Amino acid sequence: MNENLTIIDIARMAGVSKSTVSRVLNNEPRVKPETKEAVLKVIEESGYFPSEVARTLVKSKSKLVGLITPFQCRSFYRNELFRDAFTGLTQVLKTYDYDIITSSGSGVELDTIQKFVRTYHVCGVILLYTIPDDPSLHYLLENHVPFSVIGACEGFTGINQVTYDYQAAMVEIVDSLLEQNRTRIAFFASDTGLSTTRSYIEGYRTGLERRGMPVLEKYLLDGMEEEQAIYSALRRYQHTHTMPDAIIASDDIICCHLLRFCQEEKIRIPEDMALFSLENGPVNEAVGISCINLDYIRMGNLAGKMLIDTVEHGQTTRIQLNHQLLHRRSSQKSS
Amino acid sequence: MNENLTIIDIARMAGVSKSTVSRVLNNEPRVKPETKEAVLKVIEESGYFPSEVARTLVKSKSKLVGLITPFQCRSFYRNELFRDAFTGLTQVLKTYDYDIITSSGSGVELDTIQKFVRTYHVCGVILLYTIPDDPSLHYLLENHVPFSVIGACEGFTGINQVTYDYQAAMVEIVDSLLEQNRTRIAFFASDTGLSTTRSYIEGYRTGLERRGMPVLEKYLLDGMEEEQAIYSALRRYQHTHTMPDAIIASDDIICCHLLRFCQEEKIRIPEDMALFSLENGPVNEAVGISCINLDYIRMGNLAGKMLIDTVEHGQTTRIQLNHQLLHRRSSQKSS
DNA sequence: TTGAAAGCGCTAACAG
DNA sequence: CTGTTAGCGCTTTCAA
Repeated sequence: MNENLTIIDIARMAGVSKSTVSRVLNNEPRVKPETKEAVLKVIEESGYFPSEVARTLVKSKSKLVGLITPFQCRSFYRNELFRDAFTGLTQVLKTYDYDIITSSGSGVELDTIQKFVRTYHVCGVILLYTIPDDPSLHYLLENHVPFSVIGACEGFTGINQVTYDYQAAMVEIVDSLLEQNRTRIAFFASDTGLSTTRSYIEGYRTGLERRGMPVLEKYLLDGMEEEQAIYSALRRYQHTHTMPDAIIASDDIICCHLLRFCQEEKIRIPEDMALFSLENGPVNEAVGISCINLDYIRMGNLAGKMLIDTVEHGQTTRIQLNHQLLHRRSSQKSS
Repeated sequence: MNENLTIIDIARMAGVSKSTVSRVLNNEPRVKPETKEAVLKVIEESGYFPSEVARTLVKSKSKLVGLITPFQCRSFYRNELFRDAFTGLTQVLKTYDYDIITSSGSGVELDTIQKFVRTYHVCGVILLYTIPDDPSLHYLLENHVPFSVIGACEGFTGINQVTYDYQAAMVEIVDSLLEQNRTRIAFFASDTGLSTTRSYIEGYRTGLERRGMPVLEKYLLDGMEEEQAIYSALRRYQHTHTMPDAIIASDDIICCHLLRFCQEEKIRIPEDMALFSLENGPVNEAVGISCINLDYIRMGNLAGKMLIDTVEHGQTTRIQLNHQLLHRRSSQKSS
């Protein structure tokens, strides 16, 4: 009920010292059961909430997990990874009584991380993406800040990571497309700087080269999170009569645009064009788009659990989940 | 560079007292320019970060905005509102140097809010949904905690709110459907307890009754965020030969399921069935689903700005944005 | 098993 | 314009 109760108020009301109250709050063993009960009763009845802020100040470690999200990049928030990983993370953190802080950053991830660590004393950090040899990771490692990476992570080992074998998955996709005698397979990627995307690209190359197919620049495109980029690429193909007969898209939104373009231009799916999404959003099933069944919610769950394990027990884990291709209408055999 | 610098270290390095450092940190006017510059230089060079935690403790007010998200409700995180409002909020908070804390709650929103307020001393709260006479709002009001509501909010006035006229929008949708001589118009709602949904329902009723059409229970369904609920409703219609000739869906995911069902069952859109989504996600445009053009990013922006205005200047604002119907293929005239 | 006292890093009077 | 001092609410030695 009451407003700004402090540990001292509780101590007074229970007739003990604030140290004792602190002890029961922290569930320390060296408290007489009866005392503990009495204190607990007072806490219960008074509606007292201990200040996480004060606790953080003295321990210089909070129960906040920093979630790094990019600066000024709408497309990121629109993809499945963000919301599903967020959901998974939220679920598991709730269980362990941690909370999430997301910062609105200043353009550079490292700044955000430093802010998390130095000004908010986060107990750990979750990274939804990394770049090769990521400076953020070096910072976290040097400063012994626990963290978990979701997705590929070039250049680091012995860290918390939950990932898929993106490269292998991509090879399988390319293979399945080649088996249908598709010869102009494009990859509309959305951020080729990220390690995860690089893995996909590696798989794309490998898949093609293994079958003796050339890797053409015009079919391996970056920056396709921009609507404009998609349509201008498509127009270019039209003008040069080099329209792909299969497109692999980094995310579902790109797929939606492709779908729309094909409808307008009377390009039949899958006869004239196969579509494959690297995300598994709700659209795909409804509209029959083939994709990989990456479980981002699970990744969020696991990444959160790993982080807590590091924070509380110093453990480090790496998990590689198994992927699976979901072949749907959009990538059926055309001829 | 260095690790755990405090204000005292900076004071020593700059040859002043920590109060002075504090003053330049808080940009107080009463500091000699040269002193200020010297201190700033030391801060810059040392890589010092002031502790937001300590500051919060003494001011009992942080620069954290609490974002309430529901407990164990995946569908929520999957809808457009969450990610777009989050994006918009993030954008504006960045500008004013605030951050977001999201809590993983304990099942009841009020608990989460109390935790925000009492243990983290958030400077304000953003609500993405409310129920009529919401206890959370009463708590916030009573405790003078600044907050902004996104969406409808029954039972409260004089609060920060950014909303649309959901009821009017729904009337327009129903009208446009009736004009096409659709006579079995269903509304697949996703959470009829929320004020926003209630506004829509109000509009649904009004729209039908105005034209002398009955409001049938079987066509006004709740809980449709569950995939199962959607399909069982649809099956029921089939068995009783009462399949609607128009369905208005609370969100895009419901729409996707409807789309899928119609494809499988050879129900033609829009000939046999019109579809209208109450969200404006990326799918709609691609697949040609009619919808309202609600701008959730803008709502997030505005709600954040309002909150900051309240926190910093005690202002209160209510904004009702203008909606617009986006008529696409899924709701074209059938006959 | 408990209490007293000393901080954690910062802000905010109050003097000077 | 600047320094001194007293806390903010909590944890954590150290004694008792």
